[in-house]
Amino acid sequence: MSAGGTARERVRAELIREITEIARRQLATAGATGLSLRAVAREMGMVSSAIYRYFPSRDDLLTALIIDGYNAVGEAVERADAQAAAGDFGGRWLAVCRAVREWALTHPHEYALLYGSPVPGYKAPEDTVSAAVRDTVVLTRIITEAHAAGALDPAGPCPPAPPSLAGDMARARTALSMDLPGDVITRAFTAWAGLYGTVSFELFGQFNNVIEERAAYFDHTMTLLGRLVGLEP
Amino acid sequence: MSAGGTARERVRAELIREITEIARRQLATAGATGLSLRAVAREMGMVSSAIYRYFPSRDDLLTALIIDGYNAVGEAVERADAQAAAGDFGGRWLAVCRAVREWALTHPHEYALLYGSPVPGYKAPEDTVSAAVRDTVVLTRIITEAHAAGALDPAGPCPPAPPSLAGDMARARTALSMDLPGDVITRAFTAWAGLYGTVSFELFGQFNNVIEERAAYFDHTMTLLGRLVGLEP
DNA sequence: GTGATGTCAAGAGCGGTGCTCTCGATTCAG
DNA sequence: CTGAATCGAGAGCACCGCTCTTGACATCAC
Repeated sequence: MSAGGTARERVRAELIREITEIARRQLATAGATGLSLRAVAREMGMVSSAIYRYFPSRDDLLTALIIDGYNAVGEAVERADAQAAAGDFGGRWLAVCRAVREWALTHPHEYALLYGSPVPGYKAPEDTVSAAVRDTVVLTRIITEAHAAGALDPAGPCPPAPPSLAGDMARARTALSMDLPGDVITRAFTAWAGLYGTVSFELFGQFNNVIEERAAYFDHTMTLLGRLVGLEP
Repeated sequence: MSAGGTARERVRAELIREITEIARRQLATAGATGLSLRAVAREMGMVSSAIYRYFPSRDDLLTALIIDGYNAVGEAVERADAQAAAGDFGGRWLAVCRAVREWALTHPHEYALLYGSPVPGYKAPEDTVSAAVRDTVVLTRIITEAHAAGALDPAGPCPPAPPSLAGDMARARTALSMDLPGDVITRAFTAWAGLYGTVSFELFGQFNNVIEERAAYFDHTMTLLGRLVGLEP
């Protein structure tokens, strides 16, 4: 779609791309709160009101950044999974976890925009959800394939999921098209929350003065969580 | 310290208390970003510049709110632990987890202030750390007592912590005065991050359209994480 | 080619923010 | 009782998101 449309449409698309790029850079220095349309306009040599021709409001610009962010982390996760040996399910899990952490460390403010405190007054439109699940799709695919290959060996006896969760499990099964027993799904969710909880703790400062060997600790924790699901390291 | 000092000092202390209370209320409606000194002053029938007599900057007011928040969640955790049967370590763990979730659900914006995205441009002073560890002190005490009582039975064989983490483990051992093997400490950290990761996911919207039975799911996940450490349900 | 149409940058303006400074009034300590 | 410290009030600075209007420009149909 590079040379599509009239000249006006092309320059418009290019300007939108440039605006989001500058906004992303400002996100990295001032945070989501400090994102300022006026500042973006100033950096582009534009007058502030002109920005509103391209993004009707600050929230629309935020939405564009959020969708871009989800797609970026989703792409990183997909790439990491594709590069690992298909049969090494534990290795794929760890590779995906590392990809999430890596992306978060290199794009801390974008990560905070996606997984941190919700931006006050901002309501995420429906457009964001389809991009938001790209990483979980990869995660569930790994576990589903491991389960199908009989390589899933949960450590020790664990309490079964309560029956009240059956509805949620069924919905997740169809939404992510995974053929897994409920107990495995809840463990996968636990590992999923543990992954992002660990990344958030590291990024948001909870590990300060506590854990210094961040990479080694992360690998170890993710291995523990993988074992919880039944993935061999 | 209620009737201490001169009349001026007493009215000053009362005003500071009132400012933080109003600020906390505004935090609950507008978020940390929307916290406005002018709005606080307006609600107090004061002129905006007068606030600066009591809090030299917006960051100082934020610091006060953060310290209050850490103390509030710490108190809730301590109370929950004290009310559980001392010998039921799994029950104490679950009670503490529930207390954290409960407090987070009733004070979502304060929780976001503590465990969400860092406020841009805000640098937490050293005063906050002593209040910030009250919950982890309780968590480690439960696990330490369970370990001392021989009630810790980690499920299945897990990979040992890599030697590079020995330094971090030693520092944590002395800082939190817990007498635990390194493997147990790393598992406790994993459960700790899993606890807050789950609460953050629920509060920050990642569970929307995914998990509806929040309380049941939370209990189950926390039980799984407790089992990971070796706590029986 | 020319006129209608749509798009654009620019500017002024509104109400809001954190923060600083000054100026009287009040209150406290010596 | 007096000098010093503290206080509320107000004006002001630079910034913010956002709206509205105006005039210039490119595009397209006829």
